[in-house]
Parts: sequence; C-alpha cells; structure tokens
Amino acid sequence: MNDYLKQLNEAQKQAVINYKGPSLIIAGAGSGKTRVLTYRIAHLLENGVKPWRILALTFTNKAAKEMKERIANLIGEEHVRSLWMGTFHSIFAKFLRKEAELMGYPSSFTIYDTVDTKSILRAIIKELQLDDKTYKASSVYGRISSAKNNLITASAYESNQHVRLLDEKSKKPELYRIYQIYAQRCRRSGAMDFDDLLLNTNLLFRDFPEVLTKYQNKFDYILVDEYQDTNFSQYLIVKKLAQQHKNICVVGDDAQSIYSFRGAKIENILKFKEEYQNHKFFKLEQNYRSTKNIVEAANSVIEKNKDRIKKDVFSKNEEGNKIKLIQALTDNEEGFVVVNKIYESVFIDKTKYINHAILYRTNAQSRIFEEALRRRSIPYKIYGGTSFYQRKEIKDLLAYFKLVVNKRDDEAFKRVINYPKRGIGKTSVEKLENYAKENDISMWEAVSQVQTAGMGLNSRAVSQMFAFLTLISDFTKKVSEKDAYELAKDIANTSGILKDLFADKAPEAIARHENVQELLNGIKEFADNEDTDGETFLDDYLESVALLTNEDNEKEEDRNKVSLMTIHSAKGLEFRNVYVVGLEEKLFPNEMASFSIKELEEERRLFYVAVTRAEKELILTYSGQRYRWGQLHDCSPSRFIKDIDSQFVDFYSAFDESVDDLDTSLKTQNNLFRGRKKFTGNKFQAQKKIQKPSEKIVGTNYNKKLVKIDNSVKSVQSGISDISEGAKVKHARFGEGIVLSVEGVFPNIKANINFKTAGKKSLLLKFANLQVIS
DNA sequence: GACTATGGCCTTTTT
DNA sequence: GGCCATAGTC
Repeated sequence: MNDYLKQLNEAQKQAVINYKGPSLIIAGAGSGKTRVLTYRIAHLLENGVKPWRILALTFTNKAAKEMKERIANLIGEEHVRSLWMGTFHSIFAKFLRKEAELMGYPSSFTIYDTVDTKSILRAIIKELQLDDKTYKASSVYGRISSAKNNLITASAYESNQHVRLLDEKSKKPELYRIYQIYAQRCRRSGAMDFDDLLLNTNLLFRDFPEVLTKYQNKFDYILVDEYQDTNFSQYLIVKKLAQQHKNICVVGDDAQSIYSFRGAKIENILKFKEEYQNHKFFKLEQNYRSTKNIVEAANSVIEKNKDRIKKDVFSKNEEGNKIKLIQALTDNEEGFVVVNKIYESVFIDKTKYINHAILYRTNAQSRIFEEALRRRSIPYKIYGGTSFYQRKEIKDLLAYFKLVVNKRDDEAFKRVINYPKRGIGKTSVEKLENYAKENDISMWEAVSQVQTAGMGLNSRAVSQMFAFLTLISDFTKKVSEKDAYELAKDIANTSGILKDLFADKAPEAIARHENVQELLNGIKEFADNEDTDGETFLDDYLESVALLTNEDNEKEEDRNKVSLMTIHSAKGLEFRNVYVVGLEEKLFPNEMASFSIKELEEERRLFYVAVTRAEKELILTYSGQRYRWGQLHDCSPSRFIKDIDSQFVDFYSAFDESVDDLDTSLKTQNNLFRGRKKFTGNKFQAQKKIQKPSEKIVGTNYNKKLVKIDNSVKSVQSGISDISEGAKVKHARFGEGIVLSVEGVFPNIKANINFKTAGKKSLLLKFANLQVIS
C-alpha cells in the first residue's frame, strides 16, 4: 500500500499528493485519469480524511462503480462503503429525499424517466389542443430540459424574454404553458424527472441556506469526474458545495467533451481557472493505453478542431499496426466484414471476445452487427439502446411498485389500472381522470371516492375500481413489514401479471415472463447487497431503480462477449480491438450536427473518443450504400477519414474478399417462388405465383446462401426479412440482376423481399418453399 | 371493451 | 425496418 505512489508518473503523482485547495486536472485520453482520481481518494483516506467527508461525482453509475472497486483494491472495502460516490443524479436524489418535505415533496417521490416524461407531455399537448406536429413531445422535452438545466423554473419561464423569443421563432409560443402544466402535474404526482433532480437541488440550496451550510460542512473534499460534461445546473451545485472548504478537484478533457447537446459546457473548465485563481493545474499527457500509431493518428484528428486547450498527448508504447480502413459495399457487408475480422482475430491471434468492441454513432446501427454476430454464433452484448427498465413488462411491474409506495403517482396509476385486464376501459379511466382534474386531486384520491362521488361510471367499473383500490392498499400496508423481494414477488403474483404472461405461450411472452423473473432476481440481489442492517424494503429499492441502467446489473455470463455500443457510451472504456463503423457523411458526422462548426467540432471530438478507445488494433469501416428507414441510400465516406494523417492508415476493400468467398462453392438450382406482391402507393395487392427458373442458390462455407435473381429489378429496397427458421438476409449486391445472400436452415425458407422496380414502385415479394440441393 | 390492421414517424448521442 | 398511436371491427 505504501508504495502506491511509485505506480504513478511524475505528473500523476503531483496530481495525487497536492490534495488541498482547488485543483484542475486536464487528462488526455488514456492518461490514467481514473487512476489519478482513485489514488487521490485513497491518498486522502491515507491522510486521515474520513470517507464520509468525501464527495465524488461521476456521470455514470459504471464510472462510480469502477472507482469504488479500484479504491477497495487499494485500501480495503470498509472505507469505500461510506464514501459519497455516485452520479450527480443519484447523489442529489438522496439529498432531496432527505429534505423532501422542505420542498413540498413526499420523500418517496417517484423519478420519471424520459419515456414517462414524454408521454405526459404528449397528453398535455393534446389537452391544450395544440398541433402535435409543431409541438413534438421530444422537442418540447428538449426545451423544458434545457430550461431546467439553466435554472429557469416553470414560473420564471413565462416572463423570460430570451426563451419566449426563441419559442416564438420556432413557432412554439405556447411552450411556457406546457411547461407550467407539466410542472404542476409532476408536483401533484409527487414526481421529479431527471432534470428536476438537479434543478430542485439548486432550489433547495437557494431557498434554504441552512441546508446548504449543512452540506457544505459535511464535505471536506469534493471531486468531479468528466468536468467538461457538466451543465450549468451541475456546475452551480458543485460551486456552492465547495464554497466552504474550497477543496475541489475537477478532472476533465476538453477534447472529449461530447455532451453539449444536453447542455454540457466546456467553458466550465475555463471558468474554473478564473473562479479559483489560486488553483493548482495538472496536465496528464502520457497515454498508456494505445500504440504510438493510434495516439498519433488521434492527435492528427483532433488538431483539426480550432476550439481546444493545447495538449501534447504521447505514447511510449510500441509503434503498433496501422489503422485499417475498410470499405464495404452495403451495410450488411459491413457487418459481415467486421464480424469476420473478429472471428479471425479470436481464432488466429487468440484474442478473447471481450477484447473486441464495435462502436457506432447511432443505436439503430446495432442490428446489422447483431445479426452478423449471431450468424457466426459469437457471443455479444449490446450496451444502451432500449433499456431493460424500459421494457413494457418491467415498466408495468415497476408501476405497481411505484403506486404502492407513492399513491399520488398518476402515471403509474394509469399504467396499471387496467393491467392485467380487469374490464376498466378507456372511457371509465377518462371519467376518473376528469373528476381528479376538476377537484385537483390525484387519480388515487379520486378512485377512493369512486363509491360515493358520482362520476358517471357504470356499476361494473365501480366495483372493479374498488377491487383495485383494495388490492393496492393491501400491498401498501406491507411495505414496511415485508422485505422488498417478498413483497415484489407478492405483487407480481397477486396482481396477476405473472399469470397473464405465463398463460401466453408465444415466444415474446415467454421472454417477458423471464424478464419479470429477472427483475425479481435483481431485487433480491439488491436486498442482499444493501449495506443496511436488517431488511431492505420496497421503497429502498425503488429509490435506486429509476437511476439504474442496463449496465448496472451486468452478469457473470456477460464477461467474455463482444461489446456493441454507441461511442457516447464507450467513453472511459478501452478495448484491445476497436471497430468504428458507419464512417459516412450524414451518419457520422451526423446530419443533424452538420449545420454549425461548433457541432461539427463536437462530432470530431466524438470521433476522437472513438479512436482513442483502442489499445492495439483500430479498424474503421464505411459502406457505399445503407438502409435508412427502409430506404436504400448511397453514402460517401466521412470527412473524418481524411482528418487522419494517411501515414497511419492502410486501406482495404471488403468487396474482393467476399467475392472469393462466394465463388468457393457454387450450386445451381431451379426454384419455385410463390408470392404475393404489393405496390405501396396505390394500395394494390395481389396474390401471384411466380415461376423463376433462373434463380440460383449459392452456398458457401459459412452456412450462408446466395439467391441470384435475373430480372429487371433495379435495386433491392429492404432485403429479405421474415424468413422462417431464423434465416436472415446477409447482403444484397447489384449488377446483372441481384445477388442476395441468405443464411438459414434450408430447405423451406420463406422470405419477404422488397424490390424497387424500374418504375420506382416498391414491390413486395413473399417467397416460400425455396429449395436448395446442397 | 378488446383486438387487429394501418399509417406516420422515426434517428443523434444519456442520467 | 420497427415502434406507436389511431381507426376500424367484433
């Protein structure tokens, strides 16, 4: 333990031992930022600082968890437990629960996620009879979110000239009303959204100085990770908390600032220099992660940005291989090529699956790689995307929990009042909701008056609602008696959710049933891991669950798998082999971000983040054609490819490789296609038998087949889908007719193929009984 | 009230 | 290609 300082280079060591007063640490990619943070905290503890007097803020649960583990390894677990280490949102949610009454909230307040928020906004927009094309839930949410992050409350919004003018310009003058009603509704439901957690913390500190003083005194040392990603709201909280002791350490890298779209301000770093004039400044520039080639290539990219703090990141590692740039013809081929590379690396270079990560700009790109990986039976894990906690069945069960703990939560109420089906229809719910609104009470309060107040409900609805009331009330009584897992199981059973899912034998329903079981297991695990003495109750679980993400219940079996994720979620991670895919104009840099230099620079920083994730091998790919919204588009290579100094790059084309592959075993066969064709546009539908003697089926050694079609079709619109037996289309190629490569169990495939014909009409063909002699 | 077919919209990125 | 809201039907 004593020689932990010897494991640091000089710059890192200085950043660790100078722990008093304000410090700014600029840490280049791969320069051991997490290491410095963890050692600094360990050093604090070594020097007698009590762990509960240290506050360490991160952006993701993952980062917090990793740091905790690393500190525990350094100095033992017992100290780590009482550290205040977590995400901004989770730490301040904790404070707010403690001080909730001051703010007029129940301490069991619900936290609304993005999906909840949007559905409430959608409802409000509808109620106000505003045009839902102008007032899109997502853009309205964006405006409200940015207002909150700039500490503009709903009441202040109306009189704020600046934002009102912006709303006028974007033809949304009524936005302030939506904001007001939304805020009112959250308050009535005893709920906060993500931004409220920060906003309300600020309000708490502003309106209750004694509370602020309490927390200022509580923390002697404050550390903030990824400081370049803080928004104004977060910046102010940190500033206020640090005012007393001024022992504040912020770590960041302006070159890796990729969250300005949600209000992050790189300027916070620059401001830090002004606000803490006597601060100590540390620069970490040696990259330990990557080969010289990768580091220098990354430098050549980021140099193209005008707006940056000068840094000289260097590597003393081996030179390493050049970056491979691979061009594919189609998006499917891109998937095929990348997976091939992984396959080769694992079986020839003896790397492990966990050493490989596929990084993309948008979540929608994951599907193709998923399919390609599945085809090769390579284990993979997708990070991000639709969260486990956003699945319908999970949200349903959680809504029960939420309602049991916080009865005012109208969103939860509406979700479960008729799930599982108990014969309470939309009309009845509407009547109830109207009654609640008229009397300014929550729907729960309304339903408890259902037998006495006349709401115009039929007797069946009344009795069903009363049964529901009893059901939930019974659970509530048990909240502080039964432990979380037992009660959760009880709710899942008694509510009928498990039965409902179990009755359905469709594969999706089985999966949903498993997910619910998985959630219950998660609760058990949570209860077992909680540091509290004795029992953990359901409300304890709910407090944490809203801020959990997929990654927080990572399982042992996920250990050796290829990772698929967006570049945003890859920040802070490293992999031996990294595949940055979809390097095409309009995709990356994203079309949305191509209007201003500022946004383009952020995209470039994102590319920089992607490149610097790689330790040894970096493979960049792009495709000549890609499907977007089911439409084939031609793409041109991303400008970022040219940003890399060409001396670090080797160029390959995927095309030659796959053609050899296909020629290895060519087999011909006559086929009978039975089909139904459908012209979109004029709603013409017809059943038709198509005789196609010229089709060819080509087999290759990878359990993949080709269908060759010679006809007048100009392009394939959406490949093959819905193929029975789990078969999927691989890729499509044009030339003399079309070559579709299909993979699956033969014979007896059924396929839907969308063709774009010469007349530009879309043609859907359903193929059945496609047979192959192999 | 429950179930099903269709059309619209969609894609930045996350706590 | 896929999700969701809505209209249309039983």
